Amino acid sequence: MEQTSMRETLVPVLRKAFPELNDPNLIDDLAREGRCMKFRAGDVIMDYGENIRLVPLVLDGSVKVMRENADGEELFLYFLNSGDSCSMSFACCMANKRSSVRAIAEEDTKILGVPVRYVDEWISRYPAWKNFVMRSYDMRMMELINTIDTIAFKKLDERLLDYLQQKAEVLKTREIPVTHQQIALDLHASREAISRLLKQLEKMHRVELGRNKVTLI
DNA sequence: ACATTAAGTGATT
DNA sequence: AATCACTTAATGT
Repeated sequence: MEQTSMRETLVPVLRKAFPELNDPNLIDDLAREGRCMKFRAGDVIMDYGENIRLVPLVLDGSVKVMRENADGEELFLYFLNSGDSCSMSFACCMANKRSSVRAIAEEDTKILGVPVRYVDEWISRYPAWKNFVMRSYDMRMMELINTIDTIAFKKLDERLLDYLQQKAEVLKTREIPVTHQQIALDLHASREAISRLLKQLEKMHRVELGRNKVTLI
């Protein structure tokens, strides 16, 4: 992680990624109090049990959010894209809880970290900020329900396709750089099962397979 | 050329 | 669908 202070470039980036935060005073405050952070692909942004002092606004790139069970097995929950925030962190920081998820940079990612105390303060000061917080809560809640449906009711082949499509979306490419093993870990399945399902999808001309690569058709 | 890692496959539970 | 045992293929040194 690396801190940067490039206020001049920050404001337009902020405007572009979060057009709904259109109050000039709010943008000033965000640019002044927010910490701009850069992560390389694969960096752990937030880990289980860490105290949350900053609420992340994703400026650029994307973030994979994972949940871990008692046995240390991981499960993919959802992606955050630029323009998203993590409502888990809103909830956590308000209640002063520790993180119950792990966030990993899916690609090189820039994040604006807003110190917790301002999150609260700005809710009463800026309607645009309040709406933003409310809306990202709502969005994340819907997405989580969707994730639960997927895990509870969908078969592994559907989950696999969902996963690939989401991954293609956040990386903005049909050529997804990923190993079967990594997919298996994310979906909490065996590597062989993933390989076989991918093989089926290939026969159905839904994907093309390569080493360290899956291409959606 | 050799070692390592990723992927494919059949059998078993 | 998981696990095992094994093969084959791709890639790095």
